Amino acid sequence: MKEIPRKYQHGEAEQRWARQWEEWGLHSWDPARGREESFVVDSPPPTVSGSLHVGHVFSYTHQDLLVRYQRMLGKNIAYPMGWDDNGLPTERRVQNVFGIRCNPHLPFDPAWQPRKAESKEQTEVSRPNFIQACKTLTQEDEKAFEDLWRHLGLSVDWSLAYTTIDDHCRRTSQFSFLDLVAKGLVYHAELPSAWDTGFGTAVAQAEMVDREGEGRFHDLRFEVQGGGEFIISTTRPELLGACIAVVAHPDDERYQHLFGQTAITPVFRAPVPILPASHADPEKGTGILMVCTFGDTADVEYWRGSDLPLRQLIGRDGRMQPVDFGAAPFASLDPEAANLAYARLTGLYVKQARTCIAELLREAGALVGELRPTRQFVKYYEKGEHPLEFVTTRQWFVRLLEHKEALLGKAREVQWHPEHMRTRIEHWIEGLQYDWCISRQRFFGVPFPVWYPVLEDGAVDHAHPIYATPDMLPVDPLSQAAPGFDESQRDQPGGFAGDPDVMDTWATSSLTPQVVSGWGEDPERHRKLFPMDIRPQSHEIIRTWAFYTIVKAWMHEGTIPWKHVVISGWILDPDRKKMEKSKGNVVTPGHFLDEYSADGVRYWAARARLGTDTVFDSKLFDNGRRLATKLFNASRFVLMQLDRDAEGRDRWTVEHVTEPLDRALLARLRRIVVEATEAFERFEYALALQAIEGDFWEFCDDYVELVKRRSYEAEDTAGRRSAMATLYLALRTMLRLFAPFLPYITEEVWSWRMAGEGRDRSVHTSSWPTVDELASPEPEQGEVYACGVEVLRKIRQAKTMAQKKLRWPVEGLVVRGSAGDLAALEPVLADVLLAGTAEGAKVQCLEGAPAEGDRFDVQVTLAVEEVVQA
RNA sequence: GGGCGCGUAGCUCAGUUGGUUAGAGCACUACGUUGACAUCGUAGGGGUCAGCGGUUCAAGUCCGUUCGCGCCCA
Repeated sequence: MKEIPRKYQHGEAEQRWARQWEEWGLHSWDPARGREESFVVDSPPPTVSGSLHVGHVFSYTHQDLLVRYQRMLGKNIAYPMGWDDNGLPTERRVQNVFGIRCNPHLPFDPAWQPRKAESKEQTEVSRPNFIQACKTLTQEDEKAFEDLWRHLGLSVDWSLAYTTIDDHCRRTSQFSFLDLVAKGLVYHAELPSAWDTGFGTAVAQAEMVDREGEGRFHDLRFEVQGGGEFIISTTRPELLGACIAVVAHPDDERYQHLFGQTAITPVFRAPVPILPASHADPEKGTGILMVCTFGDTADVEYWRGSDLPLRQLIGRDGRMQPVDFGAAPFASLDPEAANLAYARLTGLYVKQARTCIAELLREAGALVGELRPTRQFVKYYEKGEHPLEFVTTRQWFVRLLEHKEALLGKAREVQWHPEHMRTRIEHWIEGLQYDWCISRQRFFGVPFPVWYPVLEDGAVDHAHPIYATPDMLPVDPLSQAAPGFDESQRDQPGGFAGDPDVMDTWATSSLTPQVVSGWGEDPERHRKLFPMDIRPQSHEIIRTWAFYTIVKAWMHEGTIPWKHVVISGWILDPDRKKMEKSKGNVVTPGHFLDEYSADGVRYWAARARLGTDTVFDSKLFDNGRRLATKLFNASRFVLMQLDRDAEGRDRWTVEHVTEPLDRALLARLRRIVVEATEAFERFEYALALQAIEGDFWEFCDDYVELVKRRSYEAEDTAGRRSAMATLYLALRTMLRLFAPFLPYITEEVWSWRMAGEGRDRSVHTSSWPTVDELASPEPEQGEVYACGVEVLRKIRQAKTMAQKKLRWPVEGLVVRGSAGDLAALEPVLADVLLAGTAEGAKVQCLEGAPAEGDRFDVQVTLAVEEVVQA
């Protein structure tokens, strides 16, 4: 029999158990078992190049709580972990750490090795070398995350781990793309797309954010052909050359007479139609505005629904590109003057061009009055520094707009916890304005499995893409030849060219369930893992991760990807701001685990209700650590008493629970089991914890104190056996209730005396407590527990008020209460007197009415003359 | 501007379909080392449940409205 240690050293114990669980394979998913016995988690792959902070610990603990509960129900758990390596964050970090920049035109250098940069200078490396550096760095980052997850006690099956850039994920993502091509759900086209000029890539609607900034209204004088003029207020005068129309609200009386006429733009002298448009706000500026290609999303929308020409001024690098006025589509009544003016703008960045055009307008006498400052919201790429421009480029799109209704239906089929989070996705889907742009002009990502023929004149024939076949996947069209060609024909007339772009991160991340389930590769495994049970995630990525995953599951198989989405809140700093690297307010978690124990940190995370943000407070870690210590000590007491019982554990069963007080405790335990179970079934782990914890402290303060003396008895009486059995059952129940929250301390205690064969080897595979195993008749005397506790507390109170220690003997006790309460007190009175060191006291029980809210008035006469009324 | 959520003790938060005297932890105060526990225990003080109005026998809870905060979308 293991010796019960005197002190709990969490550092040593947590390391030991983490190793032991790994050795036992406790968290392994068993592919042989059926779908109905499984519980499958679609866990979020963290961006490994991001900074690890306590917010991660917070949300990942939440999923583990649910997983551990389900495991104790006997479910076959599939709990994978992925690492998100894709995309810009990684590229940016690699550039900084190694001081390199990707130049796709350089050849691969096999001798090159990534080395940590010492200066800020960047050297250029080839695309394969750049990707090599990305892999080196992400592996390091993944290690840091995995070490933390293991210490935190996440019960992940590490054999199911994946990285979003590995062969399997690339294959799955490309397979998904080809499936969408086959179903006609994806297209590529030259369309105006939101473009980040800093990064030189397209971005999707979900990645755009509004930022408030300073703008300045410029009042521009436009002529009307055949006489007349009007003023347009704009904050983007540099787009004047891209003006294709002038619009006002159809009901705006001021401009009725102009509709159908032609306006002449200042400086460039371009004739443009004056048209009614409902998006023009009569309240804003002068109520009449320019439509340019493209100033904002309204322009894009209006242009799409019209036959107006496309006049692209801003290039991919954010500079004004050369154009020729007088030649289509850049009409002008005075091409010479227009070109002369535009020559001063060519090559300037947008902001410089704005200043320059103001001068040109001023010179032309078309700028009215002074510039007027204004606050305005401008769209940015969430990771970008420059305002987004709409640039016409060739991109791949997934069709969303024509499927809004179907997607809404699927979003509603999923159950959201908390429920109100569902409205977030409903609003997002209803408000969609664009199809999903899935191509990015980056290097480290999943390539499109596509090539294009190169015509005899050297032009790339985008109209006839050559798609990879599924057996080729994963494929890199930039290093592998298109089917039917060989490498020597790359970029040659009559040959082929690979698609140079990579997929958006979400194109891969939207497939995490399919990546884990082996979709398209292993149908049987897929059936056992898909759709999954839960998707735990935080609320800010509902419109991205949750949404795109729902899109893919519907498009590929017409189903939902999971039954439940369980939302975690954020960690806020003391100013109630979200903890984020860019805000510089992140707190790293590692030392908290060492200082307060993983159990302590998990306790902190577990206290937060679903979807609710939590202010960071390291004091709460200490609450968890103290709870673990208390559990350790209480267990020590119970097990030390049990060790004195020579007969052993076959006597510690419900049949031996005969005392009314003990039966009342079992009744309490049954209630708590029901409450905790119901909470867990609703994914409300925080409410379960609250109920369990509250009951546990009362168990220690009251019940243990009440039966202590009875359990000390030297003789083997029925009363002692009843106490022993109850203590054993209570501890066995408490340990299992706490196990999802405090996996280490509960396993430690379990291992002393409770561990057995099979599932009982570990508390984490033992069965979740049920009311059946605690079945015992309720005491017929009534509220014996509450009555006993109240008198005991009043005895303690009397001693405290008299400033005596708790062992101070009591000489006399007068208890006044109703006949019913006195009857309920009677069977526990002996325990109460022992616990109150009042065994020799003269006791009087009187019928009468106690103070309101109380069951009893208790008059305590302490030894030596003191009488205290409580 | 539209939507969602929040406002309860000095701090962080619970509070079920309306139902005893609104709870917990931290912090604070006093006492106490008893054979699980001083990394502790026992007890105590502390609240106009954001404001106003309504429904009801009864409102922290339901309805309306105002104020403040956060998030999402324009």
